[in-house]
Amino acid sequence: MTTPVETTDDARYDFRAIEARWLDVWREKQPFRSGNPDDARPTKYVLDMFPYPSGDLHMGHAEAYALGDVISRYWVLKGFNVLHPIGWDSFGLPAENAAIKRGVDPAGWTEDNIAQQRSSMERYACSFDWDRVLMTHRPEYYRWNQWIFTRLFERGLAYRKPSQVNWCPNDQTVLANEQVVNGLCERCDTPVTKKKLTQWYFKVTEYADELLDELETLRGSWPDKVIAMQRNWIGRSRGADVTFLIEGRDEPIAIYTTRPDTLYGATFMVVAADSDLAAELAQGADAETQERFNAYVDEVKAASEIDRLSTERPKTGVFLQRYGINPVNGEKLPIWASDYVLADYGHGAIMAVPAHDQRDLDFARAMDLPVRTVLDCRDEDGNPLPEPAESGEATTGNGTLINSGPLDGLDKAAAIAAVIEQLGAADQGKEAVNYRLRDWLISRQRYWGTPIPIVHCDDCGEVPVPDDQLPVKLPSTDGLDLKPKGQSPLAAASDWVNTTCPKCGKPALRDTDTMDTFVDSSWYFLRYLSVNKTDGPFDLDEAKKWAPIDQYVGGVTHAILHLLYSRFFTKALRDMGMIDFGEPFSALLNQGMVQMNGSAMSKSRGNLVRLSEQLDEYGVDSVRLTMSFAGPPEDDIDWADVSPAGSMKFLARAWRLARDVTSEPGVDPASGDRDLRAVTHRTLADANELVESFRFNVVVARVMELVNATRKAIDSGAGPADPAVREAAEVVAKLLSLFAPYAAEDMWSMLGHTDLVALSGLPEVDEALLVQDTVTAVVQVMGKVRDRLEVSPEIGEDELRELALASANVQRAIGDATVRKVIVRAPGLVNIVAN
RNA sequence: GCCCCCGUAGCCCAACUGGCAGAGGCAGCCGACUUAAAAUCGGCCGAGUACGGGUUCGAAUCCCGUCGGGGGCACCA
Repeated sequence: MTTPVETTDDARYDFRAIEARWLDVWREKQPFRSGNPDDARPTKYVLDMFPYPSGDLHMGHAEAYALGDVISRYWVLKGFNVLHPIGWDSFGLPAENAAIKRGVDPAGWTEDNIAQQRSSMERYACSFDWDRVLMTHRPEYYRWNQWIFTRLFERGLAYRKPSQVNWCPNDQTVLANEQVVNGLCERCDTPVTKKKLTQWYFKVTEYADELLDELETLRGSWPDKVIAMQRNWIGRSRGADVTFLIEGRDEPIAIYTTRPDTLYGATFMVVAADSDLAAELAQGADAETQERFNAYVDEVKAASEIDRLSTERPKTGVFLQRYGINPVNGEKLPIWASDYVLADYGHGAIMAVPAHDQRDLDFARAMDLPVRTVLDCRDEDGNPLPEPAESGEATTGNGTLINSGPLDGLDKAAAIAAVIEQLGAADQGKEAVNYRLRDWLISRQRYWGTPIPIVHCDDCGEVPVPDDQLPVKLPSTDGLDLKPKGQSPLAAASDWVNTTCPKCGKPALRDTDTMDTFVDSSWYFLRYLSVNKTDGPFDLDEAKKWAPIDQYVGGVTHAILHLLYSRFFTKALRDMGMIDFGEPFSALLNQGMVQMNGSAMSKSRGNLVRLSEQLDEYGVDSVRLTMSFAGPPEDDIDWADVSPAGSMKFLARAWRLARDVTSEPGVDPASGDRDLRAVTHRTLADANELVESFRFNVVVARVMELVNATRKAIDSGAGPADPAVREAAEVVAKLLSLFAPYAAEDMWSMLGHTDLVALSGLPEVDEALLVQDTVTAVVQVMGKVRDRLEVSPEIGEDELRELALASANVQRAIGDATVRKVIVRAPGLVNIVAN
């Protein structure tokens, strides 16, 4: 293969030469530093979600950082001091797995990848402030994870409890509920099982109401979809706790229901098979029942999450030979154990109202239990719905209470109020709220994470490591077996584990678990404010100056976990008096994903588009421009549908404008070609609004129009010396600097400027140039266009009506018909109704 | 099963939120330049807005239904 001889014609757009030139200049000038205390510009905080350093940057990163950069560079261009930092979410399993597989040091592996990503980001022209870099695996960072953990512990927001946890048999570690997807481990797709362990939790539920209610303050600034997902995840429900006496048990048990109005329809009770309560009730039963119960529980535990989640799974359970007493009517209700009731929601026990709950009805039919209808439910036409016992369809809506003693005749809402009142008076129940949200399990039995700063002392219990002894650094991997084995690898580092109690000085043991890496990312946005601070996690004055984040940019994959945890941390830190706001991200933009031929790019499918190859072939600017131009930012991009080659052609075309301009910098554009000036200023005006509403693809299209108009002016209009041509070319360079920073700088310099276009500011829009001399008024007859009139934009309704009716074309269209009505929308439209 | 979003030229996408369906690009075609090609420049072609109803002077836009695509939740009592 031969390479054609490169002509040394420097009048051609050569992206390689341009990249080399400007990368050096930017390295030297560092134009996006935000930390100068004397900087008088107003501030903005624009944040891209930080990457995990699993290798070099890929197409997904390229899209995210291209879009984040448009926003950040826009505000810089508008004259703001923009804090646009980057860092690395550098704790986590891939480093550890690489260490296990290839025997490399996780720290070394991580730092190598970070160096590579950083270099790629610089090449990619990301407008980051390189003075503010953070990496979560560094002790200078995770020290403050430990510090915050300690503060949460002091406030009772970090606690340890034994419970059935999600267990990944492959990774040999626990998973948060959020990390279990369809019963599979989010990372390795292994079916998740349950295991009983004592683990650390953060008490997210303490903030459940606030996390839910304050979502409303984000409406309009966050995607509706994300708000809905968070709302769903928190899953607040309102109902009542009702206490049932249990035969042969001193303590009554409480159940939670959202339908206390159907209390008279309860025909049995169900307790979660894997709950302590079920075990205890079974113990009070005869030997045969106990045996059946134990067998059932074993069966339930053996079933994988996938089986459990199967919707069509028939109901199973065991009658415990025990009875509860319905508080409203004294009826004896048999108590069953089943896995369709969850141990960790509500009280792990329910009253079953089969007539009005589908799950209870399915169970009742499977076990041949009675069904009692207590609601008269009707369809839209007022006809009674079929009896649930016969139809198999529970009636779960509104209705009129029947068979319910004092509640008879009431509707659902009134009955709920009445029954809560009645229960309260008898001390048998009260209103209650429940959440789908569970506390956040943060313990991980892995090496590559933040050690939990707790010492276990026989005498003093759980003792936090004092602040002045932080960080608790990870021990060296030397001699440690990192392979997953159900216990943290740290447990084997005996020199490290064995310590003394900070309180009493006796021998004690360190906690050997490490924190979920979502802890790292729950507050990193605050650490950027003062990455080198050694006497606190972040500087409180800097937080006042910059936070909360004005614009957060990242993938929708983090719509629940990361955002929810960050919101929790922010509220907790606020309550510690460290910050004065409760929501970290004032606005959120979710970019889509990059696909290839309709499916996600993956190594296994072999349809991977390599970023480095795209950059080599088309250049950074073309790839970035393609990302912005492909469509709305939140839509997925199919790389097969877009054209980086087309982007390159356009950039060359734009670049040549600067080459062709012959006027000197600083000429007054006022004397220039008015038509071109009008296009320039219209583009400018639109660009502001379009960027701020994230319609980057439309901005690019507008710039293309401006380039076309300028080309035309140069070749067959005002000519290359016209001041309006310079003005247009300069605006092209400025606007293009958001999308194609290299080409834009090169244009700016060709246009005779010595400063950076990225910092050159945007000219004021000249409103006078936006007003048109005439506009086209469309005249419709019965909705069909019959004539077009050139009229003044200030034309009045009456005048326009007269003009329209006077038109010959219009009169012909009306013909013999009678004009019934004339709708005038000056200056653009007239519609004549005639028949 | 429940909830949410989306269907506009061959393709990616615009359309001032109810007012001329087309801004931009990709692909295609024609022409200019060239010995030829590439590059460049100029031009052309192209849907009546998934489908069916409704509201309105007027609907891609609002309402109802159907079909198709995408996403979220899924025994949470």
